Amino acid sequence: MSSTSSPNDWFALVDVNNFYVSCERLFRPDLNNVPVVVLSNNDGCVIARSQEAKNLNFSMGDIFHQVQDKIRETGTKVFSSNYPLYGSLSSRTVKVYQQFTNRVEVYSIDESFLLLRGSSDEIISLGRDIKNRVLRDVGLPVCVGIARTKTLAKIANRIAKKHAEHAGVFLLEENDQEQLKTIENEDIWGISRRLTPKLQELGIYNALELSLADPKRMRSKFSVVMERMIYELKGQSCLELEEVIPTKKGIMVSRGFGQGQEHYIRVQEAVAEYASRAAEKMRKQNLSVNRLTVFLRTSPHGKDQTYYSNSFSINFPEASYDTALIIKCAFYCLKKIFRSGLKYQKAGVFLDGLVDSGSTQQDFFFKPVPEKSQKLMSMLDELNKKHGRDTVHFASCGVERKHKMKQRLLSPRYTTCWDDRPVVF
DNA sequence: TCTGGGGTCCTAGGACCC
DNA sequence: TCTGGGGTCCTAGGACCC
Repeated sequence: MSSTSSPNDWFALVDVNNFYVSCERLFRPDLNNVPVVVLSNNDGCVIARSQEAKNLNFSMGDIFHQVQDKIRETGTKVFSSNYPLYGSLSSRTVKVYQQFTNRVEVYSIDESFLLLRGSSDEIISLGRDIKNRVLRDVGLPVCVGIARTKTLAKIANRIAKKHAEHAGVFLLEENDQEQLKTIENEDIWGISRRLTPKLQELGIYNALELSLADPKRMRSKFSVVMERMIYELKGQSCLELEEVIPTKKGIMVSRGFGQGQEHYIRVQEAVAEYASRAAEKMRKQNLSVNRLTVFLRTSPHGKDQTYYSNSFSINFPEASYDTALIIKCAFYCLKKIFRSGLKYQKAGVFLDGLVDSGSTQQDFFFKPVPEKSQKLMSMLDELNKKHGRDTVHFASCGVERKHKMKQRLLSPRYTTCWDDRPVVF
């Protein structure tokens, strides 16, 4: 059950404070001490906030156009999200963690679990070293939470971040009842708003009370996930460090349209683009697809029309990685679910049943992937890699791209594009 | 002007088999 | 014709994560 069997083994959760905002500030020191927010992909809502913006009561998910007045009045700076920048800074932080331990799990773009070994005093000091080194070498502020299990390390990180007296590094002992009592249900990793009231019905209001619940009984009431969570809160590790990135089980590309789209041809262009992006992502991992789903929906918030949402899937007779075929199948699915007279707000393509391209199972009528198609796909990927995404694309993806996302407030790609690199005078 | 874009795991239930 | 237990596989949907 336990991957931290040694009493000297600890999980550390390191995460970057206000990650997207900190990335924007890195190249714009004038934004320090100024409220800053970063918007979602479509400039739809707020997804990251600086401390100053939090103090002004900007919330996650605030609708951009609804808070625009407040943004103006308070002098808050706004950015569209800039994933190439965040991705490149994220890998720099991971390189720093790897200087301290080779047991690193990259959990998300701004969080990593590290497995560290030592006495609690040594580990706290190591945590401080990590924090200082990331600040020095990458320029980003992090907090470090340390404990016996991943779930407790998450809580420790929260405490480190919330209480300034810990200076960003906190080690949580599993029997620290005083601290566990301060953590409400919905702030426990794995429990969100929907489970919270169900726990309250059982008289459980915080992490301490949950840690004292009977795991087996809770498993029958909820699921094995809840059982594991309780063991983790008790200090018995059930969730191991996942160092090897598992191969993807599905690849999704979906996006809201900048504006509602009524015309079939516009939606079709979007679907072609998503299908070809998905195929590209898939080839990068040397995978082939067996099943494809297209989904489509109108705005769930539209007042002038009823909500429509539908999807259609098809199975391939044999696994493929050919963009042309994948687009063709996506169009077939789209035709099945497209209803005219509606204003669509979002569509997506999902590739499923992924298998290694080297070992695809071939059926009785197996025809090897034509060499021509293989060559074409490699050339396509190579050109787009070398000269930038979309240098070459299928005509069906369209030229005007009316469905394109809004990204009006994008910062430069400081770290991934030569033309955008910062200039020092 | 009008609410992100990805993912994972688990469970229940149906279909089918012996 | 009916009954039953037990097993597997698949899919849809829920809940959660960032």
